[in-house]
Amino acid sequence: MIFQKRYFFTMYIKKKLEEILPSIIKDIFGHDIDPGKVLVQKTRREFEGDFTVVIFPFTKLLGKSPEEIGKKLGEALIEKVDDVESCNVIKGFLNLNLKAGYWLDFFLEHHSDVYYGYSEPKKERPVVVEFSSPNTNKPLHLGHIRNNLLGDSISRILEAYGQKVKKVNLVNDRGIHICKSMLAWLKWGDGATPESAGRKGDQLVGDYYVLFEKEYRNQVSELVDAGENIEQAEKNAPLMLKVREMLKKWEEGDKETVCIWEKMNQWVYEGFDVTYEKLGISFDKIYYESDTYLHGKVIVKEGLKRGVFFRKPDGGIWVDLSQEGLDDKLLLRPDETSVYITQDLGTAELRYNDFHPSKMIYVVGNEQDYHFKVLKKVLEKLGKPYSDALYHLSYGMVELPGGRMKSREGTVVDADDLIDLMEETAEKITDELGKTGGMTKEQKQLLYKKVGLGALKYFILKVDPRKNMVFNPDESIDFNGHTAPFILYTYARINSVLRKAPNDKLLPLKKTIAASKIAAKEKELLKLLHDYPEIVMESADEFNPSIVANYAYELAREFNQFYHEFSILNEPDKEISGFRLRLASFTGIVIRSAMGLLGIDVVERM
RNA sequence: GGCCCUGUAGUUCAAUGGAUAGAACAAAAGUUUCCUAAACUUUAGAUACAGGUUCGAUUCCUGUCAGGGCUACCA
Repeated sequence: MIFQKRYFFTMYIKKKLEEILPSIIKDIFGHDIDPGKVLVQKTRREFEGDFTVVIFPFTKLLGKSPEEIGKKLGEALIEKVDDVESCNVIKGFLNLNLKAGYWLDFFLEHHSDVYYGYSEPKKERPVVVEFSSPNTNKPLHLGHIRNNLLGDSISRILEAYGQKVKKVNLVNDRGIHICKSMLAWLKWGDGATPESAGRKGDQLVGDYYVLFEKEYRNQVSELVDAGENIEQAEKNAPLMLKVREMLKKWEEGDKETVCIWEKMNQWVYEGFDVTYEKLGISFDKIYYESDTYLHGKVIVKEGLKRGVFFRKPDGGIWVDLSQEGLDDKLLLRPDETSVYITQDLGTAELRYNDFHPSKMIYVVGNEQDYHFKVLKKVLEKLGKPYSDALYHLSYGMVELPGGRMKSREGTVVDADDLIDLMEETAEKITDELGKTGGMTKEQKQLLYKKVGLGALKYFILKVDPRKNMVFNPDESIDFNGHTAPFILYTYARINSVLRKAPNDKLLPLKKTIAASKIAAKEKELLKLLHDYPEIVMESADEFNPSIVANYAYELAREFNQFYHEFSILNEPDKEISGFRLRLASFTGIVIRSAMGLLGIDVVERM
């Protein structure tokens, strides 16, 4: 990818104003002001102006009325900053108008740049983004979808921001949960395979996991009925004893056990691949817990030797985190089998050695906040150089209207089913609207896919990652309003206009338009386009795709209003018509770019 | 019990401590001889409660209430 040197107007003018204000205040009022108190923001729509300086923070120190300070600052800015043309003061707000030339220059420089909004590549070490991280005992569900979409989108955003990104997946392919599926398959599976059962591999293995849990629960309640307390019953149920034995055998490398494990995992991977393919998600490297947990054990034992950890009487190895305000935490079981955090210690080190990243981002649900706190502390205690680089990107749960998804109650929304449902809905709505005349069957299929998947991705990504969100399967499948189809439709509309435009209609690339001919609505659109680089930067800084998502919607809405109010091709004034066409095309470029950062493909027609 | 997170229209989401709290869906009413009506325009509707800090609080602090999560030799 070739990047040309880019020049960001947004950052330029805002920075310039923020930087110059303290010295202006010093000149006029003779006071040194804390630069952090200088606040330049976009002027709200209902007021006249482009940028606004908030005056209140200065009033106390300067001992003058906000109006007086605002007026003086405004006059000074007009004099000292070329781009500022005029100003007005309302209450404590100094609204600045930029010269028309500023906006026209911006338009001229960027309107045909498909990399508009991107930053130059930084020369730092790469960022590793871990996401997806499935267990191989269950198919992917709605919660995994949020994880995958966030990880994928954040990777794209960081890349646009100029970071080198390595997307990695850590597959939890071992542990007691996998043994549960294996045991149930051995006991009741009758040799079933995905082929013989006609079932996707991950689904099939998941069936046996569910079966195990069901039988296990039965055994536990039988024991409880027989007088045992719950804790004991859960520990001593025959199925639990068996599955523990199996885990031990697996860690000892028992041939038969490992063989079944390999076979069933293979089925699961084939199933996962189908789902990843549907979602359009890929990885640079896949780690398997079965490869990393041993290294984790080594790290734990080293820590024990160095006295960072300690052994309890029963033989388990623990870390004391009371100094850090946390509890003791088990790192290795008495029987030397590893627990969750054991492998995470190993994985972190292997990953660091592989990439020497400047940051290791873990996209993992907020239910694991405590786990990652502990992980970071343990790495710190061990003196690992990468403990600082570790960053837990904690996201909220996806809930159903009735609360959390519960497999026992059968309310888990399956990823494949949901994707299929979205595509079917897209097909139904598209056909009802009847706009696919002249499209081949393949083109139509692709359209349904893009619209359906786009709607799903957008629905999830438009929400702030940190917050829990509610997904209502009946109502969330919306294709109107604040949705991807709305934005894609806007793009298709722009494309339609561009297709119909005769070549000579386009304003020549290097020609601007008389400022007096630009309507307020057009300027609004231009200002919104002007924001895009800052939006990308913000979402990269905060690891938050919803900023890009909400921006894309706002841009599309603004364009649709403009489109409704003004004619592009039928405008008799050639210069205006040509300008509007360029403006539309610029909007299209930014919509495509922003949606691309969300992992959503645009469509040329819909 | 301890720790953490979240409370914004009927519903789903917005709002770096700044101006009159924005959208969408659902509800009601309109717009098509005109570049795609998956659009556009109206109408009605919200900061859980009580204090505090501040020139200014949805945002920060405290308390109450409500919801969720963690507190596993599950991951």
